[in-house]
Formats: sequence, C-alpha cells, structure tokens
Amino acid sequence: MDINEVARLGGVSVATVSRALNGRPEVSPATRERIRSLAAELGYTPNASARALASRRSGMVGLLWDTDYRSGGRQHPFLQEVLVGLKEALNEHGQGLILLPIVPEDDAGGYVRLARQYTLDGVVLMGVDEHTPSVAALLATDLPCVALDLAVDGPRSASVTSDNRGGARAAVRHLVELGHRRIATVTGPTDLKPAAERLAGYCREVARHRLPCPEAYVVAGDFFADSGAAAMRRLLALPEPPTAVFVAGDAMAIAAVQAAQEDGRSVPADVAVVGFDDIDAAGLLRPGLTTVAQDYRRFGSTAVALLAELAAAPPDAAPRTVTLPTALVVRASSGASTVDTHEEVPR
Amino acid sequence: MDINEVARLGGVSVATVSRALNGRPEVSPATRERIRSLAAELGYTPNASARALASRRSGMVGLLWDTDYRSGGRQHPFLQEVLVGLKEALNEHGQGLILLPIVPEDDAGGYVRLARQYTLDGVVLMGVDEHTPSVAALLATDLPCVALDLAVDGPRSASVTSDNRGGARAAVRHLVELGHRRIATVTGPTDLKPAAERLAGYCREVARHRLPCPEAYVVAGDFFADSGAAAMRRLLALPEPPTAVFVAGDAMAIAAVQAAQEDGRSVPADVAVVGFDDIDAAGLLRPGLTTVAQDYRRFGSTAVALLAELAAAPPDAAPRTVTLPTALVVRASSGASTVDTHEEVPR
DNA sequence: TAAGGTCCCGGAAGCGTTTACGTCGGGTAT
DNA sequence: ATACCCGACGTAAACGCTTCCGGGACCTTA
Repeated sequence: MDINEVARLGGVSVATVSRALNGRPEVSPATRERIRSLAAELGYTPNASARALASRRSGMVGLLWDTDYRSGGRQHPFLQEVLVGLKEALNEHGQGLILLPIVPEDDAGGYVRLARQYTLDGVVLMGVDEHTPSVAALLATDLPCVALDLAVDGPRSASVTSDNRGGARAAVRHLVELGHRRIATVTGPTDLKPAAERLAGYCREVARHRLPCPEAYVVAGDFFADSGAAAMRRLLALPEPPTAVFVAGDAMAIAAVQAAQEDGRSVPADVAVVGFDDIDAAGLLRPGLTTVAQDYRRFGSTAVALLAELAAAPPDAAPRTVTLPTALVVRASSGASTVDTHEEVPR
Repeated sequence: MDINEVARLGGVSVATVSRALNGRPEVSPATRERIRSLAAELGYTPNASARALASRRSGMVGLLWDTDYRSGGRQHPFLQEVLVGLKEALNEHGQGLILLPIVPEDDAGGYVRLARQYTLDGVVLMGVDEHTPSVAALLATDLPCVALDLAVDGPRSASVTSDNRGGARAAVRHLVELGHRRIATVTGPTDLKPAAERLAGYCREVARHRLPCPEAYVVAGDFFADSGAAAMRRLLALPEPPTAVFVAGDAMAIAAVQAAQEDGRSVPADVAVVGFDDIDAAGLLRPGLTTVAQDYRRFGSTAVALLAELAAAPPDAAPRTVTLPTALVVRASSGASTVDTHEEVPR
C-alpha cells in the first residue's frame, strides 16, 4: 500500500495524492477531501523514510540525555515528566522523538553526525554538560537546539529553565508568613546555575523582610542527602539556631528533617523545613515535605514550541530563554495547617 | 558528503562503498579497510532515511509507553532505568530508539500503521494494557514485540518480567531468618500478574516454614500508599498481630511503616517491614526500608536481546518469557543490623 | 479576439542508499 | 588447454516519497 496505489485507485497522479495529504494549496478542496478519505479508507500511511529522504526533513527531534551526567550530584530525576510533555507537544506538531545515543568522549563530531544521519529537525538537550566538545560542536551548528535546565547559546539555540530564584523567594516568603524570622538555608553546589539562583532568591527575600542573616545561616550542601543532614546538625548547634530552614533540594531537605528529629527536635514545631523539587518521596514522608515544585511537563512542551520558533527564525537571532514558574507545595514540614494525606504515588 | 563522494574519492563504485561500510563479505578486506578509513576521515555518515528506504529496515525500535496507564494504580516508575538499559543495548546493535506517540482509543490500527510508517524493526511495550484494541492489533502482527513486566503473546512476541515470586520468597525468608514467625502480607491488586505472583511467593514460603497464617494475615492493598497504611492499622488491631509484614509495594510499605509508628509501635522492634520495588524514597526514609529491588536496567537490555531473537526466529515459535532475578536490599526496617546511611539520590 | 493570469493537475527528476545481476580476471579440476 | 567456479567489483534498478516544471482549462481584461 504505497502512494502509487492510492493514486491509481483515486484516478489521480501521485503528485496530487502527496499534495492532498500534505495539505498543499495546489489541489482543489474537493479532490483533497476525496483523496484524504480514500487514503484513510485504505489505511494508507506515508513511509517516513521516503518522505524524509525526498523532503530532506525527517520530522524527528532528537533527545540528548546523558545517563551518566552527575556533575555536582545532579541527574535529571524528572525524565519521565519531561518526556510526557515532549511527546504530547510533538504529537501535535506531527513530529516524532528519537533518543540519541551518547557518543564517546573523544568523538567531537559525534552529535553533529547523528543529527545529519537522521536529518533531525532539532534536538533537545538535558542533563548534559554544554562544554563537552561533542555537545559544543552541536550547539555551534545552525540546527535548532533547546536546552533544559541549562543556559546555552549558539546560532540557533534557546534554553528553558525554572524560576529557581522566584521559587526560592516563595519558599522563604511562606516561612515569613508563618511568623518565622530566623530563617537559614542549605544550598546546592553554587557553581551550578540553579543552585546559585535559589541562593540568590533566598538572599533577596531575606533582605526584603530585613531578617537577620548571620553568615552561619547559609550552609553549603551538594544536593545529596548526607550534606543536608550535616547542614541541619550544624545549624541546630548554633547558639541561636534558626526556627526555619529553606533547603535547596529535596533529598537534602528530607535528610535534614530526619537529622533534626534525631537531634530531638520536632518538625515543624521546633524547626520548619521547606525543600525544592518536589520529588516523589516528599509526599510520602511524615511529616510531608513542603517544597517548591517545578512544572517538568511544561519543560517539554515549551521546548517543542521553542524548537519551532528557532526553525522559523533567522540564525543568530537573540538567544531566547524562557523561565517557567514554580509552585509552592505546602505540606506539613513547614507548619502550615494542612491535612497530610498520602498522595497517589503508586508502587 | 554522500556515498557518491566517498566512492569518487576512493576510486570505487558506490556499491563497493556500501558493502565495505556494511561489512559485507563481497569486498576484499583490503579495500574494506581502505574505504572505511576514508569514510571516517571524511566524516561520512550514511543517511538513515535513504538506508531505511532502500533496505526496508530502519534499524529503529519503537517504545510504546503509555503515560496515563494507571489501571490498578500501576505506572512505570522506573522508566529512566529501563531507558538506560534499552539505549545501551541498542547502541551495541547499532539500532535507534524512537518514542511512539499514543494513538487515540478508537484507532485500532494506530500502532500497526505507526510501525509501518517508521518501518520499525520491533517494538518494546511497557505500562500498556495488552487488551486495548490498538495494542492487541500490534501484537497480532508478525512484527517482533517484547513486553516488559507483562505477559503477552502473539506470532512474534516475548515478555520479560521480574521474578516476583522469588523476590517475595526471599523477603519472607529474610524475615524468618531474623526469627519472625508471625508474618503477614499486604498485597497489590491480585488481578495484576506481578501482585499475584508476589502473593504466591509469600504463601509458598510461609507454607515451607510451616508458619501460622490466619486469613487475616493476608490483607489486600492497591499499590497506593493509603491502602498500605490502612492495612497496617488493620493488622496491628488483630488479637495476635504479626511481628513482621511483607508489603508488596514500596509506596504501601512506607505508609505502613508510618501507620505503625503513629500507632505507637516501633519499626522494626515491634513490627518489621519489608517492601517491594526499591523506589527512591525507600533509601531516603528513616528507618530505611528493606525491600526487593528489580533490575530495571536489565529489563531494557534483555528486551533488546529478545527483539533480535524474535527477528531471527520463525514466527509462531514458542513465546519466550524471561524472568529476571530480584535482589533483596536490606535496610533498617526489617531489623537486620545495618549501618543506615543515606544513599546517593541527588536533588 | 487575443493576450495574460489563475487554478489544478500530471510528468518526471531527484533524494541517498541497498542489492540484484553482470562482468572480468585468475585459480582449480578435468 | 577447456571448462568451470569463485572472489571482487561495477552498473543500474529499485525503495516511496516530494517538488520543480510545465501544460491545459478557464476566466479576465484590454
């Protein structure tokens, strides 16, 4: 069942079938509909390879996602949500998603070749180091690239990140509204942009409310659980310990809560805790962790929109970066009154 | 930079280039190496679409993964790990992975068409209902299909599942070895195969050790957290409450631990708990949850191996299903002596 | 009425590969 | 020496589409 068959049965040329199916204006509406319904009836689907070969556009976007990227303990824990967003948005555009393999370290041209091999319409990067030669080479291309949770630039690239700063501010504001004044923070590795932004948001909000903020109230973590526990112990040992802590990552926050409890303090009564990320465990714990959630699904859909935009725009246009809003998820650990039910996290 | 260019520069015909690059036996080893190094030097990569079109094999396998599949509260929480396994194995085979969109409910031929459209080598199914018309239609095809965590059959299909039964037995055995005799269980929805298997494993092991097992010791859950909490409360209210509970899913197990604690019991001193799945939260909690881990990465690689096997085998061969071993992860909730450190779960 | 335009549509040339099939040497068996 | 085979390679026909180019029918406008 190829296009010739449809053409024959429809009594038209293959050119007309192609045009009808692709919604080209050179066919009369009448024949267009006739051919379309005929094709549907016959269960005809154009062959993607042939189409790509002839049109030189594959309708595929590549996902570049490094499994092993852990610099600073970061790995993308929300792959699933991002994928959902990507998939849904791509479907609407009639595009497909292909997972790119990771090329070896020493193969600088690897991704560029892959992109050519599949004649990709664009690629989405996540959890990669933009300074890796192979990635840098790809970004230098005029192929549309959008990076998630990472700021990049190139002739045709854009970024989408969460409003880490705003999220942090919301977290602190929440604590202030609950009456706290001695609010400390545990940071991530501040050489990473998101961690730095979260710290900046904390500082800004603390300053805005003229809260006391001795140096000891800012303790460095690394996004891993143990550093959160250590940080909390340090804070509680202070002569004037904070009554609330904004922890820049949930894994650390969870460990911090436990450290406080092991120290005999009650959360949130003695010390309130707010995290960042809203990982699954945050809703499973008792007390539930109040935290700042990112809209990972929207990461995906935004990426697709940007890809389309980049494809249309002239190269070297001003690099766009869209910042997605975050949402404060209030649970028990911050001390706000809530009914703390288990959320639906199956298995 | 196409194949003609390489042929011209190499002083051979395109046929020879093609054969050399594909490792066909009709070229002398000498020219094969010469062409290969020339191609590498030129940075030539064959166009995937053209190759697929000409050879009628795309070298792509499709991943069918339903975002919204939640029947019985099941969703695949380990997508990431499975993807890693798939990707790595596929790379070794020189194949690519494409994420299939979900077709509308009423489009029974949807997946079959997609497979034809992309001329897929095979498809991997996860988190889908094999009775959905569109999925059933795909399975009925002679296209190689392998289902993960799901038993299917069709002219050319296979399944890979974890050894749920064995895992459950190991969990119970672990508790027995710790001296428990009154061991209860909380099940998943037993119309789902994995849940049924876990229950069967529990029963088998309980019988083997001639443990008391009143009916009340088997309480039904649904894999969601709340059902775990309810089940634990029920068990603790028994005239002769169990001293240990095997909970068939971690989300339920975590909630069960909390329910016990809220009831004034200590875990594991008063009641030991073992879960199943080893979700991230299991290692983040205090006490850490002893649980049965599945090797999801291996799911992926096994799937790829099966796909290759199916492609080679004659259709309607006996449907294979490989069962992957599970591993007991001992943490504090079961009462075994361990150092309970936080695991590395970043952010 | 002739010239020009517009609207539809068909013919056919690609797109970059793979893969029959043919060919041409040089070995081996007869 | 003839016949034969086999290994190595070239020629060219697909593979299933898109799209450029052009042409006929019909309508405007002068």
